[in-house]
Amino acid sequence: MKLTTRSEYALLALVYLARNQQAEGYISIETIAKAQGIPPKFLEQLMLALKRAHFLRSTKGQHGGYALAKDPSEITLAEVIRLFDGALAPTESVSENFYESTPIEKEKKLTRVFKDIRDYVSQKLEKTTIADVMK
Amino acid sequence: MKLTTRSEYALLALVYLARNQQAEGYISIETIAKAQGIPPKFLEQLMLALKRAHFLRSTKGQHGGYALAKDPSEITLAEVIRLFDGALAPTESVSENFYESTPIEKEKKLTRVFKDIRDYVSQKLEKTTIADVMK
DNA sequence: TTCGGATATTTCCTATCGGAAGTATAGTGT
DNA sequence: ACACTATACTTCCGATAGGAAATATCCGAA
Repeated sequence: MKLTTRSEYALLALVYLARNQQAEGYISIETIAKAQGIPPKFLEQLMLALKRAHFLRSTKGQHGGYALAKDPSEITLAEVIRLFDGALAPTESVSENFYESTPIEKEKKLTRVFKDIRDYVSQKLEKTTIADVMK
Repeated sequence: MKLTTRSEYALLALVYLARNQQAEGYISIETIAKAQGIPPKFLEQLMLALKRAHFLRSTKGQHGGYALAKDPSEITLAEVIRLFDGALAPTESVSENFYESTPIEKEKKLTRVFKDIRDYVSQKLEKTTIADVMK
């Protein structure tokens, strides 16, 4: 799992929205970008992807912007990272869902180590939600 | 369902890869872009998204490029369109998975029409695969 | 007042840039 | 013949440009 800045920015934006969600209020990219220090045009792409994946809803125009489409407790870190960075496993030969052969497979003990890591990482990311990190 | 050129380009690229798969090992963005008339730098973004979603695999460097990660018969049009354009339903109030209230709901007969459309579209896109359209 | 149009605002979409990182091949010196 | 280096190639990543589409607000005319 290689955490790109894409994922980091996306998580930051979601946390910001979770913290500042008011009833039916939308928050603009500009506001989030300024608050979290994210290049606004880059963030725009990430927000659109998050919207397509149904984590966010939006409206255009004045007073437009983005809001969470579900409760912060229903958005896991795993989902977000998978969306932007692909698989969670450190290498494909230990991936549960997307197995492919890689060199380390020749050493079973080595493979075991990375499987343990995969299990820990995925369990941790799967059970931690935006709600857990917003306070 | 608003079919953007993103989705169209992505489908074109997948069909091209399906047609030319065992011939060459990996096929470059440049080759696909030229063959299908797609702006190469734009296609690059789409290919990366398709890779992250595990429809493609890739290698870098000389003789590098992209190849299908699964059989063409296992890639439905629905999956690809959802990835790039979000929900399939023509409007959210008739969406099975992502319901949200919209104005037409007030007229039940109207709603019925769009639900019928949704059913037909999703059934059609869900059961048509890249393999079906590659010949 | 009330309607309609102009204006401002913000998402949404297509497209491109520049460079880092990884991979294969060619060339060079011993 | 072999090791090492340079080079060419291609994905991968962060970032930005420009304009269309949608929405809210403001202002002037009747």
